[in-house]
Amino acid sequence: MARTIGSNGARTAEAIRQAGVTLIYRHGYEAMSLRQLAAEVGLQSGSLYKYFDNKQSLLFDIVREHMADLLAKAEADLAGIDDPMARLKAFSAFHLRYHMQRMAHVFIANMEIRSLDDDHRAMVVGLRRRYENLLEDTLRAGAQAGVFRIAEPKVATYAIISMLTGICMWYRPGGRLSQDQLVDIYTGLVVDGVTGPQGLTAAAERHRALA
Amino acid sequence: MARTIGSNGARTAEAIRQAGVTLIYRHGYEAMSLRQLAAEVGLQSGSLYKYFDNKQSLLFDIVREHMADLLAKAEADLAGIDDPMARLKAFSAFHLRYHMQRMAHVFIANMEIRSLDDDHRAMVVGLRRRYENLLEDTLRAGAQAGVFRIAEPKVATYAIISMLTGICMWYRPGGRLSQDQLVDIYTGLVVDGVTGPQGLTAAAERHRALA
DNA sequence: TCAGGAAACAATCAAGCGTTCTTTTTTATT
DNA sequence: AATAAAAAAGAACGCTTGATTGTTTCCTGA
Repeated sequence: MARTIGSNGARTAEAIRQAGVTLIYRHGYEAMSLRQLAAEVGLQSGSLYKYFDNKQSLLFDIVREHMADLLAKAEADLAGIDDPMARLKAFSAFHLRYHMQRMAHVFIANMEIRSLDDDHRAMVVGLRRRYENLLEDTLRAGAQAGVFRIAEPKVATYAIISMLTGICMWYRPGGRLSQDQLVDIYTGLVVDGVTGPQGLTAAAERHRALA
Repeated sequence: MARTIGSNGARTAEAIRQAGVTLIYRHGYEAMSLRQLAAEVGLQSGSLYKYFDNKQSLLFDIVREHMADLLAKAEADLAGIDDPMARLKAFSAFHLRYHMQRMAHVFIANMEIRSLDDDHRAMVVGLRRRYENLLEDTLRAGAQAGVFRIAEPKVATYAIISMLTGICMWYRPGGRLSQDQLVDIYTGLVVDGVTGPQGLTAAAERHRALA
């Protein structure tokens, strides 16, 4: 046999992509063999090369597409929100929801960066930097307005993102807490962490009074 | 040639362990070949089997020893500290310092858990759970005393540990900020996050008044 | 001093890897 | 109905991998 009945290029390409995400998530990129991937899709390993140039480019496609999607959706979600506190909450909520819904993609993008060769890695890191800047800029703006008290916006950015991203280390759908509840809890931790023990500072009170 | 001059079993074993940590940190467990490891130590690949049963047990040894060390040192550090706030700060400081000093070990223990087979993984996860409980118990005690305002101690535990552990994703020795400064910044975020916007609650005030 | 154990080499194995190439079958176009 | 293009099979490739074995050399303690 050769071409199987009902076969379709676009459908197969999507199946390969999905199976790739699942297998890399479960076993890691290095540990996933192309024969394993092919079997998952119902193909011979050689046939995969109609859909990507090599194993590396499959990983890159998956990671880059995910990062681009994450960045685009975040920018769309924050568009039009100017108030730093509102932006912070929106970012936190978006990040959490996205990570709960696409755990496998997120996990791969975070874990397998080192498996990318230099050029590809640089591209992905660039996208990640742009994403982080969405938060960092918000933190700086809030600090300047006196709404946040943050000694080191860069450090706070890394800290917050690490905390939020950590949710996909343990979250499982159907658990005791709903996604909404988790968003509330995490966002509360974030907001309290950046507003400090006294809540709004004097500068923020002034800023408020003017508004 | 066979046995090289000045060779010593204990020294070689330690060299293998160290090289293993370095290579797994850099390339990942699956991507590290035993020939690569042997070359790093100055051995033939076959000689490695005098020091471990197989590749898997090398990884397990590294991870388990790290987790046991982390847990023991943390327990020692917190021993004698009863006040929840003091314990929280001590835990945070310990965790950060440990992670800044042994980034490679930490990274491996977090990333390569999935490369362990089921029994080994279960053992490591058990140790991790015990470590997490150090923090969770502290959070619960503090919440009960009214010093912390925490809706979900379990979630807060995961969130805090993720945030703190995240430091080894970007920290590099010799950077702009010293370890002490970073400990201050991160611990501040943690403390503010668990005390809430109003600082101490009414219950905490009562608790304080009694002391 | 000289045996016995420790340490390492050297060669080898089967299995699996990513990849390429050719062939066959199905689908779409005219 | 004829033909071209698309989709996949299947065989083969050179290599590397983790693992094993037998042998040689060195070290050390009685």
